[in-house]
Amino acid sequence: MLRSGWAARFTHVPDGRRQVLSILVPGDIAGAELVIQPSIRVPVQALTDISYCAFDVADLKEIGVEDPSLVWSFLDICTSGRKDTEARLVDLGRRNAEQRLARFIADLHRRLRRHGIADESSMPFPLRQQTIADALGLTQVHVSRVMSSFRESNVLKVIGGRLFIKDMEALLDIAEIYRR
Amino acid sequence: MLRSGWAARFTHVPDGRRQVLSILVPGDIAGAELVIQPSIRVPVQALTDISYCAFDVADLKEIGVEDPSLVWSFLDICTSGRKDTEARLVDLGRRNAEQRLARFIADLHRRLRRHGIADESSMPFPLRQQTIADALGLTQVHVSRVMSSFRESNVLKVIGGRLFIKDMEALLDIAEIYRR
DNA sequence: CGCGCGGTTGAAGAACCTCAATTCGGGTGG
DNA sequence: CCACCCGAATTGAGGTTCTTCAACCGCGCG
Repeated sequence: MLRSGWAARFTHVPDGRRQVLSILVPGDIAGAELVIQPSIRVPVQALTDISYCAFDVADLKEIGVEDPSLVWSFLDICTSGRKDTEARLVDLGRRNAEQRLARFIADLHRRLRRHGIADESSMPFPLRQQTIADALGLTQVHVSRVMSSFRESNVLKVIGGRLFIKDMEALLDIAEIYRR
Repeated sequence: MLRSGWAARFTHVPDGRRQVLSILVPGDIAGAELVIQPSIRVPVQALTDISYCAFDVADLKEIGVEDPSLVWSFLDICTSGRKDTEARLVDLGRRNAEQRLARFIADLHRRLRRHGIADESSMPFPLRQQTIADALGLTQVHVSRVMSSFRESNVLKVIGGRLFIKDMEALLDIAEIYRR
């Protein structure tokens, strides 16, 4: 479990490009599948300096015997992880670059706020454009262009490793995220 | 759990288009998340006549108390489901239409063979091109074109609701699936 | 026979990519 | 303190992939 810093789970395709499966921020769990299968399926790369805490799978299984509710918690984590992945699948399948980027940023902001790492309209942002591109199924060049368009239309800007949302309304609008 | 026939799990996007999250064939489980959350998150649509068997979640939880290994089985199902979803994410993010379609068909063939529904080089194929398009993040028109190109290059053909793989080597090659 | 659904085909355009040159910014050594 | 350097971001031009729109075909069914 990541305690501080950012990381990315990713896979390679034969031509050498990467697909980032998920960005990990503090509180997120890497390699939950280790609870079931003893092999690491997906490489995890630290994107900043990080600190984390590791668990011994054997211990967890033992605790699971004493307290079955823990296992149900695992199930919960796992299903919500799948839910996130499926949401990303919809993004890659049916949304254009602008929407993908807006949703990506809105999602990160929501998750960071939940942990008190972001404030209402800004957050730390250590991601390279290449990493974002690998997450959204785009090229770094195109991410740059969309970022520029967001900057020019005063939706958001990135300065010195920090992202400022200047027009949350517009961002959520592009992202097609509707609050009630 | 689907016993016979085909189904699809999908979501809508605001503009009315769909994204198919997964195709279900006999042996697959729809709505595994119900074990955790009482609400249905993802609609499931039958694509053919189907038969299935339903489970009572309350019963399952009860059994889970008596036999904790059942809960671990759920975890297994859930992680492998996520693994599949992430594989599709890589397809949509980093592969072109030809590769996506080849991998889609190769995957279906593998799963159907596992259940004895397909033979070595052919399988039932009740899917509309629109459904395939919704699964692969393409348009029906483009699926038609890629299918035609496969037909013309003698990789596969579809006749009367059945798909025939005429050149498995070529199919797996396009799909970048390497057996050893 | 006609109707409707699914698939095919063509032409034109949009979205995104590739290649390549240039700029920016932060860190390092003189 | 400044000049340089390197990785990352920006910008431009041109190309490819996929989409959109629309017409047409084929086939099963009432």
